[in-house]
Amino acid sequence: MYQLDPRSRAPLYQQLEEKILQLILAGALRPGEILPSVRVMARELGINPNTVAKAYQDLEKGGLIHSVAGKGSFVSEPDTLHRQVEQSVLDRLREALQEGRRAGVSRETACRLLDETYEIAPAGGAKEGDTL
Amino acid sequence: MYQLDPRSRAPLYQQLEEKILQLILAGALRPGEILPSVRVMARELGINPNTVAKAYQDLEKGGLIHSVAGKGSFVSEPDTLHRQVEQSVLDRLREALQEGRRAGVSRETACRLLDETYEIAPAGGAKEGDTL
DNA sequence: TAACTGTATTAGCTATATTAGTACACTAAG
DNA sequence: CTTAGTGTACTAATATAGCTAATACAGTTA
Repeated sequence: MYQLDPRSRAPLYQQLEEKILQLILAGALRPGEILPSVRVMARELGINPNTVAKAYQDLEKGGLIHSVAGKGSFVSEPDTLHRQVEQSVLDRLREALQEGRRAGVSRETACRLLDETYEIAPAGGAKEGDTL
Repeated sequence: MYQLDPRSRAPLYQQLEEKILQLILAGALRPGEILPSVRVMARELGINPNTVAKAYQDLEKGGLIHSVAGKGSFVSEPDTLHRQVEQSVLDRLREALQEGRRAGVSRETACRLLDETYEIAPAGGAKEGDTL
């Protein structure tokens, strides 16, 4: 189920993060489900448990999973997932808007940009109700 | 006029970039004005000419100055400055908007964010006509 | 106690970033 | 054309940061 690409430029822990993220998005890993322990996962991948732990810690910072010492690592609930993702995206958007305003971008220009974003491709890939 | 901080964590070329940027923003370096040559600047700072060259090249990528082999490096005209800055900011804003849309941020939410940015502090620091 | 969980600390290796040495190419003036 | 200035490209040495692993520690469950 889990396998990494040794000849990839990306570091191992990053590849693993991407793998798990995709599994969560695809629904193969369901909210509340427990992940393989860092040692089991490490043995399966042929890498060091610490490398797996780093991937888990990064995912935890992103709010996609949460870990408890002695128990294991679990996929977060959908509410938490969605809130986390939207929150981080909103923060970045707010920051970009404020920086633009400081740099002299007029409100009209910003509005036009927003219109372009939401009109040029009205029925894009992600829908409103999507978990992510 | 130019002096770097040896005990700073930031690399020399970055410190120099910041220094020159500040001088341009403050008006101490005027558009069209020629900068010290990489060798003169390097001697004044006690560093290698290539390090100065790297700083100049970075500033050129940002559109703040332009260099010509055999002639020298010159501060860009205000129009170019403003266009460059606004362009980079707009790129970031567009990217943030598109990412937000992909993540499920509704048009209404984005509009509300825009309103907050331009209404909560209507008479902020930077004005429309500012060079930067 | 025993066998599992995640975490912290440390060290070695690798890759990247930073700086410098040197040679090249272009411009202007004599 | 020569000369003295300019920025640039290439290479190498060094410093810094990133990645992975080895090991020890701490919490949980039966």
